[in-house]
Amino acid sequence: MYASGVAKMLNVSKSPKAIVAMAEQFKALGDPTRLNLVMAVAASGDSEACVCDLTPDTGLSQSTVSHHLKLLVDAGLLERTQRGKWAYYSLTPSAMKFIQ
Amino acid sequence: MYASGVAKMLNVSKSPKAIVAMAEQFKALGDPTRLNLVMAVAASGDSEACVCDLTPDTGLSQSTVSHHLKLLVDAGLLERTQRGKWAYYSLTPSAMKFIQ
DNA sequence: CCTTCACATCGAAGATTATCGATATGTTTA
DNA sequence: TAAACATATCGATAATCTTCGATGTGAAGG
Repeated sequence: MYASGVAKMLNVSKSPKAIVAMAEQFKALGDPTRLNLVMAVAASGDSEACVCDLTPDTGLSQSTVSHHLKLLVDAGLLERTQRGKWAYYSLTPSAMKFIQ
Repeated sequence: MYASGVAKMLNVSKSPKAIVAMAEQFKALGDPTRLNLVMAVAASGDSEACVCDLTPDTGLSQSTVSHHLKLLVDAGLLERTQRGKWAYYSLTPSAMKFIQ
């Protein structure tokens, strides 16, 4: 099954703002590329991955992947941490509600 | 919390087809208007609502609402039943996984 | 410093989407 | 059968999205 909690959010939070924020998260996951990216992050060791790891599987250009990752960050689903030259992406608590 | 099961689907079903289908559902919910429509259906008596009930709250034209409802049906989130002149929409089992 | 590397941002092209008014379809009622 | 009603479909337009190559940025190494 999907979520036991999406329900709660759908029912509990009725403020237009909350709806829009929730829709933004659904929308961010509503693209196969981004859904795969989130899955890849979740599946990677330490649930953390850098762009260089994520890009090859997508078959897309680096700039496009970077763009999708930004959308996921903006939606509150991924978190970005820079370490040295690399940018590591990990799931936010919010995303984990979707993932597990 | 959102889902305990989105996780499972994300991990279990890796077929590209399944990913695309899942993304389509997320995408369908990734619009405030449609998210509100699904919530309205879920909240209505018998979890069933006709277009005439749903349209006013959206502030959109009847044809636009009809269009969004079709998208939700195509995504497998709503089910359409015609009774007399009215078309009643209800949640599919798939949508209930999101909603409850 | 200068170069290289990893990544982000920019600007543009093409595809998709949201929305409307107008019209078609199908159902009930007069 | 004709009219009224509820909804769907069509055609068009404007907005948004996806994607790319080119360029910018900031960190590490020579």
